[in-house]
Amino acid sequence: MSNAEMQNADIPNAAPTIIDTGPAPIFAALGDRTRLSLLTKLGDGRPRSIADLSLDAEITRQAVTKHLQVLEQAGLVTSARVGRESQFTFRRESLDSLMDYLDRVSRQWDDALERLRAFVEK
Amino acid sequence: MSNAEMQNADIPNAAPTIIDTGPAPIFAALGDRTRLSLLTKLGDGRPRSIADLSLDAEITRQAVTKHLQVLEQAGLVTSARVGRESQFTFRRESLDSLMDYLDRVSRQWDDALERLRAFVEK
DNA sequence: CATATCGGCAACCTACTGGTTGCCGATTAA
DNA sequence: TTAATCGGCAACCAGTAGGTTGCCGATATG
Repeated sequence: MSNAEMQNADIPNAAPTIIDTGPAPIFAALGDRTRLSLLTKLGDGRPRSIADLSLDAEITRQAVTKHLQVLEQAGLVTSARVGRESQFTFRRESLDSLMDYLDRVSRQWDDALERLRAFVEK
Repeated sequence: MSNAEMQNADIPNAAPTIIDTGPAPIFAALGDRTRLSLLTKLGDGRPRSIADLSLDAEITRQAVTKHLQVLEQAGLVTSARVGRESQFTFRRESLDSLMDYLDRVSRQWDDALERLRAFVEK
């Protein structure tokens, strides 16, 4: 018998590990140092223009713009045009849903391990 | 006076928004549906071989291997060679550090908003 | 032993990402 | 009105990411 078959023994799997892959884009948006650092600058809650955010960014304004678009599409920031500038604001709620997700995942993992333990001790 | 200058008024900024950009690679590793779904399969806590994980994966075993390497490098899974197969296991602790990070960020945001509010009411 | 399975290695392809430069219309400041 | 600033649009480029195929050594199975 192979190792794999041995592991597929009759361990109960009540709640069958359904984790939504939906949040991938949000994780992807956070998976870039430049974007994380942009979020950092927005972390004080005040809206910032693109030019402002580009000031000490060592990359071009256009690059910053692209990153902001990614962040906005992922729902991590919002933008509003005010006069000739576009002001970006951090969306706090987006983090909440992300934390919910991680909570769900780790809770599910705990449950699975608990079931596994119960099975072994039976 | 420009909008930007107007916003840069004397709002206190005590803890100056230092968010580490270090976790970017972990977010990046999570920022892919295929990898999230691999993690899902590992979510029951049992080690799985590459072949096993490739079974209903609709992509090649080699592709799965690459994804697993990404996940391992990000610290989300560990691997151990057992006989002729490589067994991968979900690392639960990695989620904890990620949740810590998100907690820090959102707490920092709350603090900043609190400071802002106090300033306005003064 | 012969055969099948597991998985590492390498080459290759395509598409996307992060970044650049150049231009130009709109808004604001002098 | 003239000049400066803000930022959108487009083209372009190099590098990486996701995926494939082919091969081959190592380990199990019969």
